[in-house]
Amino acid sequence: MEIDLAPAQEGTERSQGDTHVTAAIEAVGACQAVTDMLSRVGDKWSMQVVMKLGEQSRRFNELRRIVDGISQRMLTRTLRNLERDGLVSRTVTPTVPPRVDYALTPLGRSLWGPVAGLSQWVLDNRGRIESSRAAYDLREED
Amino acid sequence: MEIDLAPAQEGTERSQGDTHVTAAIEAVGACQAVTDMLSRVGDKWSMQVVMKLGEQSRRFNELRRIVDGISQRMLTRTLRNLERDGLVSRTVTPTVPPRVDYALTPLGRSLWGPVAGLSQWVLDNRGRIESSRAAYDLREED
DNA sequence: CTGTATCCGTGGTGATACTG
DNA sequence: CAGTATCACCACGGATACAG
Repeated sequence: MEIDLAPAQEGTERSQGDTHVTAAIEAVGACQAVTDMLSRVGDKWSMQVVMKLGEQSRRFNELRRIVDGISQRMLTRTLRNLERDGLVSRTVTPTVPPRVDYALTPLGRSLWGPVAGLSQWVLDNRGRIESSRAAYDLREED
Repeated sequence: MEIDLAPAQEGTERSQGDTHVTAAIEAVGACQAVTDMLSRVGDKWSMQVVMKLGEQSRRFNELRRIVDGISQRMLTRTLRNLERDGLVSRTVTPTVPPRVDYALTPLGRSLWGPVAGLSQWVLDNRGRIESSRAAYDLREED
C-alpha cells in the first residue's frame, strides 16, 4: 500500500489510477492509529529524545543534560515508552556504578525519515503559522 | 549522519547537494518548534479533522457527525486552533439558521504530504510497534 | 444551526525525597 | 549513576446547560 505524498494541491488529476485515492481512504480509515502515534511521538519530550539519540547513543544523565528542561521522572517515562514501542533500546552494563546506554533501534531510525519530512514542513511554514496566529490574535483582541 | 528526506514535497525546492543534511541539522536545532507542531497536530482531534476536511469542505455539524466521538466543545476548540494556525478557513454565511463552512487552506493542504508520510510509516510499522508492546508488557507482568 | 459558559474528573508534569 | 516513590498542580477533555 502506498500513499501519494503529493496530494491534490489544486486541479491535480487523480483521475488516472485510483490506487492512491484508495490508499488515502485507507489512511483516513486508520487515522485513529495515526493520531495515536502522533500523540505518542508528539508529547512533550519523545521527539527531542529521539532526535538526540538520532545523533548518537547516549547514557541516562547525558540525555538528562542535553534535553533541555526535562525532569528525571519524565526522561525515565519517555524512555520507557519509547522502549516499549520498540523505538529505543536499553543496554545495561552491570558495573558499579551501573551504566545504561540508550540508542535508537532500526525501527526508531526508520521513523526519522517521516519525522524529518514533517520537520521540514514546520521549518518551511513556521513563519506563516506565526503570522497567522499573530493576525488572528490581533483580530480577537478587542 | 545520513538523513533522507524522501517525501520531499513538490513545492520545496532545496537547491541541491548536502542541502538536506543542513536542513536536517537545522531541524534538530529547531526541534522545539517541531515538537510544538507535533503536539499541536498530534492532539486528540486535530489530525482527524484535517483528514476529514482533506476530503472536502464541511459544515460544523457535518464534522461533528463524521469525526467519531468528538464533543461539540472539542470540535469548536480544535477548529479555532486550526484556524488560528492558518490551516483551516472558516466561512460564515449569514443566513438563518447560520451556516458555517470549514475548509483546508493551501497551508493546511500542504501539511497533508508530510502527514501522509508519517501515516504511511505508522501503517507500515503498526504491527511491529504492537508486537513490541506486547512483548514488553509480557516481560513486565510478574 | 452554531456556537459559548460552567462544572468537574482524569491524567500529564514537575519537585522532592529516597534506594540499589 | 540510574532510577523509584510520593505529592501537588493544572491543563485537557467530557457533559450539560444556555444563547444568538
